[in-house]
Amino acid sequence: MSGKSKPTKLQGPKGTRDLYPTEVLKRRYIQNAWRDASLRCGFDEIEGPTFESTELYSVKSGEGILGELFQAYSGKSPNEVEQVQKTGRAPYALRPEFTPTLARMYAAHAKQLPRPCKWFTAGPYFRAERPQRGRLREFLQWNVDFLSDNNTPDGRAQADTETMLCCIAALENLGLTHNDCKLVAGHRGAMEHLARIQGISEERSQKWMQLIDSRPKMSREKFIDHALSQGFSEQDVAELEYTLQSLSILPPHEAATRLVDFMTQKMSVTIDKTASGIMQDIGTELESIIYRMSTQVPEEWFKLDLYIVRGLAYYTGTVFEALADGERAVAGGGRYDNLIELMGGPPTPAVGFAMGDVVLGNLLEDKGLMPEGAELMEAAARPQASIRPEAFVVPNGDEDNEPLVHTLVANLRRGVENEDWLSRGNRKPWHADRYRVRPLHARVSYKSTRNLGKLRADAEKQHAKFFVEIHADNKVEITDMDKRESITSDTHGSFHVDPSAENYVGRALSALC
RNA sequence: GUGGCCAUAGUUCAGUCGGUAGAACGCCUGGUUGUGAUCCAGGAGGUCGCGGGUUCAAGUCCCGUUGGUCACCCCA
Repeated sequence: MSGKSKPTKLQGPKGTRDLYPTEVLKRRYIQNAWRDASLRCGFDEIEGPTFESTELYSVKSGEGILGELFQAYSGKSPNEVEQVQKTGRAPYALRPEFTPTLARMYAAHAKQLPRPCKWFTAGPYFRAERPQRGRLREFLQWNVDFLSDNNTPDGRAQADTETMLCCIAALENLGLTHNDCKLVAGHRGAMEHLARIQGISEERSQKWMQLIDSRPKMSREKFIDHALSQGFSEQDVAELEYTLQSLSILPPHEAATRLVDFMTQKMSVTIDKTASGIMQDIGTELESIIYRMSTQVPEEWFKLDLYIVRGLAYYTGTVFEALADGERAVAGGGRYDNLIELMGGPPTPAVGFAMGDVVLGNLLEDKGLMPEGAELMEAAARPQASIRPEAFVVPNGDEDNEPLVHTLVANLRRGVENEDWLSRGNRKPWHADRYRVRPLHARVSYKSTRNLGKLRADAEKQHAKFFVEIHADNKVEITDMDKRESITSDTHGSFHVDPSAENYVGRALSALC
């Protein structure tokens, strides 16, 4: 420094944040909620590098992402520098999203990884966009992905449901209710078929999906203008509206069946039989999702809205968003059955979503759900969810028990809130007396077997602490996997699946763990 | 990438028609009071984001630039 010229004050780069002690705690509070939710839902934490080869993003992403990459190079070799100057493309890029890394990581070890593979990760991401409300150039994002090999309609539905429930679990952890925010799902696959029926070609489909995606943002007049400008006709829009409007007034499960009836009918006369077979599968899948959601979360949380298609090209099935008034989407995701293969991995159906800390933080502040002062310090240091699975729930014999497994697991993961806390006007999610039965890390087996020995082996492989069998009459038996002994009804009474029951199994488990 | 608004003390903001700087809170010092909470007195702290221009004179008007913010585009 030359003495004469005074040092200029350096500002942080555009779109970045400096986090002082209080903000760090607020962010930790959010991260903890994410981690807790994913752990309890049986997802394992992974981490990838924060920068990747630029190539990784060009494979799948196309212009959209490439224009907004922060690029990097080491500067160690002259030809590297030359290449950057020539092509304008550096060999590395700060990651703008996690999915390509996930695909890469999965592909590299696909053969030795357990199936299904349930992974989550939270960390910083970078996009060279113009910052605005809810969007910065560096932000924290939580990614949750469910990769499986079960490609039946019901298998997909189970993965979709679990993934969406994990998203809801985090929102609930943070004190958000279905009055603040909802999970709204559509189905890209169904909409693609609908487009085919309408005579919209596969080449124009991506444009059509982006158009549909934009519908909620504008008036009908503007929407039609927009459609015309994209090369679609007023007739196209009218057909779309006719189909979807008649469905939107129906309860979700009826809407799903009606949609399928409508499309298979159309297809049987117009196109081919395999298409109508696929449509049947989509119908089964949608019905299963709707049924599963209805048994695992209060129904107000979940809405079907086929206008939700999301802009990204690679979605193939269910797509969903967590939506709150006055904010951009809090979370978004969907099923991407072809992407892993596209990235050089084995064919792997998958579903996942991402949630950023910026919009979520805005929402929490607006709703008065961000703790401050002493409460913030305590809230940010709350005990974390158990990494080790606390309960491994299986049905015993009776087929009728199987739906109960999912309901019980959902309840164990959610915990039971105290009456006192619930009836208190100024209750906050971080208050110590929130739970009567704390949320637990609960897992299920994805094996198709009913053989108890094999299920027990599965539980052992996952290092579960307690093995939970559901018997007839909603009675539950618990086995301590470490001590290899049954917790008998003599010492603890017989346990029940009903959270309101005095001998609720979750209460026993939370005491034991 | 396009457009609107904004930038003055540590913070939140006033600042009229162009006449070289103000409040509140916070901070520091002293005093009162049964704590460190109240009240009183005093004090420190500003190249008005940065760079040009117009003018006798610019926080104020003009141009540029950087940053913030909001909307569009886009959404991983």
